[in-house]
Amino acid sequence: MKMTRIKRNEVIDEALGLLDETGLDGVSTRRLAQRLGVESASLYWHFKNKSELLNEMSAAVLVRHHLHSPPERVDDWRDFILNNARSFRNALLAHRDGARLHAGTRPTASEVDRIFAKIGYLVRAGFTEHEAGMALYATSQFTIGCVLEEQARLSQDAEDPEHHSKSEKVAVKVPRSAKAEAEVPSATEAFEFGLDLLVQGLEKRRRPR
Amino acid sequence: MKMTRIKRNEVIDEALGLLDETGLDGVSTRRLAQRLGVESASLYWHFKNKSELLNEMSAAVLVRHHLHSPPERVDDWRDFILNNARSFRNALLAHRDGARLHAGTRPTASEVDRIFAKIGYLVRAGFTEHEAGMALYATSQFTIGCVLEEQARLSQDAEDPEHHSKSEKVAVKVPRSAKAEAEVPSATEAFEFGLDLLVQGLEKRRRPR
DNA sequence: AAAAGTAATCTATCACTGATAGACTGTCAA
DNA sequence: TTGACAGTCTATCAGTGATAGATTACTTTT
Repeated sequence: MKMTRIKRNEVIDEALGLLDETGLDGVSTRRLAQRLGVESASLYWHFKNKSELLNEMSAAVLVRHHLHSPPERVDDWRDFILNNARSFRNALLAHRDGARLHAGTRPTASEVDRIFAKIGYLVRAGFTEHEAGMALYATSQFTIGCVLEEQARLSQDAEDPEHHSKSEKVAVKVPRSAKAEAEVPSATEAFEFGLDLLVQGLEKRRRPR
Repeated sequence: MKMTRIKRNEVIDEALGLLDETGLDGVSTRRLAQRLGVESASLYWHFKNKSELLNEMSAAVLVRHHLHSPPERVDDWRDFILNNARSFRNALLAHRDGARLHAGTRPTASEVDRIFAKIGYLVRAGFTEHEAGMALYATSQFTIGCVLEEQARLSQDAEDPEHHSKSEKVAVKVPRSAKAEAEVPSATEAFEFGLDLLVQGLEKRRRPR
């Protein structure tokens, strides 16, 4: 009898695959185990509980899609903020329910290190440490909020493929004016709009040295 | 034999009480039914499923804590944005896991109406319809992101009362400078900071009529 | 007052979840 | 050959959302 043996990494990869196919609520230890050719109890040798697995999935996503580092030139701080947030957003969008997966997760040690590096850069660019930390925090929370909403809409539309005219939350907030019927804002557009507001606000705070 | 009879409103109230005591994950149909002196199956006569109950809970919270309406004076648009976001935040904070409860919920019809009223006000204050909708969307998503994070920290600290020096996500992002040890930003401060950025950004966009 | 109808609860059960204890199976080192 | 141990298995637990169908209690009609 050949028992299939699994490695931590394989489990995480397979779990992300399952996530894409079934959504976060479909990621059960049993289904995951079945995909790996193993019994669900075996997973608990590798992970102390399910939440540890989810944490590692989330960390893996960030490490693969959000490796953004500060540039050299200090004048590029606006682009840095923008691209950092976009990269983060893309990471959350890389997998189904990525935002929900990420939310309520603690930053790993290496993530914290990367954050400190970014704070250092922004300080060099003319912000106080306080402002730098707050700026990163604000853009992060805004991004998570946006993607959470975007993916929630996707999930609900998937399981309820009817009311496509009603209740498209972003769209419904902007009533179609007589002429601009086509001007229904996409999630990306909404994200970029808010991001722009944040950067504009930061601009005013900055005291170039 | 006297069967206890329940009304929709009572169920929602009791569910919010249970939410505060046990957190969102503790809100099960069985526990809720027990509190009401009823069997869990009875809940399904009043609500088609659990998610309908959660939706109504969320709507009830908003209707009780977030009745914010636009002011008359058009010059007060900054205060309106600020206070609207603060009111929304307080609503989410009014119950344990309030942000998680709200996230992934569709706006009710009357909520949509209120949003339109707010858009109208901002248009009078000098924004395009597009800008007004986007501004409300951005502040909302930012607020949800903030409170989600804040309450996640609260929950985790509650069940894991140890590492109070390590991993306080907000605090850890701002390294204590030699002198200002006391300057650990609160969740409220971080929220107000981001909110200020958004309003500053809006200021630049506005074209007063 | 009796009967019929309907609103709301109950009992019983289903398929599924995360998790744990303890028996088993391999693999590698002494 | 014999241990040791890493890793999987079987079996089971308590808890979950949900549904079908019997039962109760109240309201309306006869």
